[in-house]
Amino acid sequence: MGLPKYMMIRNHLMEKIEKMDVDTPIESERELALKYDVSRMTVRNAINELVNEGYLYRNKNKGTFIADKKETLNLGPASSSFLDLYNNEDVEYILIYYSVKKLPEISVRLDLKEDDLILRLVRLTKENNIAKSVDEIYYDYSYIKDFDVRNIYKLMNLSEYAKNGKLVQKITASIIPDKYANLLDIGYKLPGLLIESVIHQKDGKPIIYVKSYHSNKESIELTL
Amino acid sequence: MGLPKYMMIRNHLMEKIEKMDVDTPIESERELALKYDVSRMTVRNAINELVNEGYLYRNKNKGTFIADKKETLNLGPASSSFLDLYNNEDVEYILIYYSVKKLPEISVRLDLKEDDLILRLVRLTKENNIAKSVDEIYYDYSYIKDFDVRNIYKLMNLSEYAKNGKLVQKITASIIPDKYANLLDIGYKLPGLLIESVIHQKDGKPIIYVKSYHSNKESIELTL
DNA sequence: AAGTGGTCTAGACCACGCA
DNA sequence: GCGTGGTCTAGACCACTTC
Repeated sequence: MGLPKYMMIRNHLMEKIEKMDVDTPIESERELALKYDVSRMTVRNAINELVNEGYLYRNKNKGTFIADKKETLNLGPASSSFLDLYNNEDVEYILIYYSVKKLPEISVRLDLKEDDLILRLVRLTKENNIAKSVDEIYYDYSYIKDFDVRNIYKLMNLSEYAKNGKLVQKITASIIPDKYANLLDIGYKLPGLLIESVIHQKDGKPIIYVKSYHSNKESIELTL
Repeated sequence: MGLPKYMMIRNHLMEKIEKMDVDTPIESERELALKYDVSRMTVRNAINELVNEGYLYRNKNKGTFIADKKETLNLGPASSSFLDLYNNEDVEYILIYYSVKKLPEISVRLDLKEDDLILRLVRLTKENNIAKSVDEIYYDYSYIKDFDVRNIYKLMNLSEYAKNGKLVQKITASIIPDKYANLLDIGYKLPGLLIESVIHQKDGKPIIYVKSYHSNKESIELTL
């Protein structure tokens, strides 16, 4: 079975609005309902999603307009962390690089000795085929003794570890490193969010350290 | 004119669910529709708001349940410091500028008409005599009819408003505007965090919009 | 089989903005 | 006076879970 109607409309709208300028109006709800041959409520459902995600904003009695922030990550209750917080099915992780070696500057974060081995993964995270972040993931190598190159894709999925332990995250602004700018499809020397995360076991031992560079098309939203 | 029906239902639900335990189900949408004598779609509207705000979560074919809000409330002190939510004695606010005028680009945020008056305060926030952030604070002027210049310092304290309502924050990276660089005692063109906040009344009406530029000596820490 | 949330319809009236 | 989004109705069918 295919997507529900409102999702298809949502996606059609998304393609359009990406090409449009900020503050220009989209077609009215009634026009869209006619165009797609659905009821107005279905159009509203589609638009509601885009409004909640920050792509559009409504202006009563006037219309619906392109928002100035193209990307908004909604840190709702469902997503317990900034890691893997994309609700969408269309999230894709692309392995850029990996190695196993000593990384003294990282071992501090993982409460290891300088001589301990660390597995380093660098992945590109895409959602709906749009580059969202580059994530450097550092594992305590002894924690994954049975490591196997063929299983490396399993290691890119952090949500299970985060679910079963404690997560501490630090958010700072940072100029995106040049080496990642191309991957993120942005220019050089632009600001972005650097989210550093440490995933601990329940006993408190840190296992994974993540440095995640988010392009500034993104933002994080909290509701308190 | 009173609140719309779905808002009243939303508020009724809110009162109830605050007393309920996490993961317990609320009444079904059909039951609530009967109870409040409205259509099911109206109930869904009310529930949708609470789901989007993180108070409830839906479970298909099962029901709607109380969410665990603690995760998103469990923010570190740094993130809330600019909202005066924590009691550091050594926080100091310095008024840089204020005006009352029409600000069309802000009125959208406060759900006001373009012609409505807005009070704009710009303050420098220091902690332990170190500049932390420059905050642009926008008030719906009609909300503070009894405004008096002599009371302007009271308006710089946002904690009471935030405590009594809902707070939505959006975090992005931004180059700190040159006009604020000197105040923050940093160089030009450096990245920092831009935290946009909207403080709502309990009924959902937005009252205050804040743009807060944090020098990158700051960071936000979360424990989940 | 009964109940749930997810989606959808084809209308309706309202308050407001604008020309 | 017309178009807009905001709200609302009274149904409907679906896929799924639970009993």
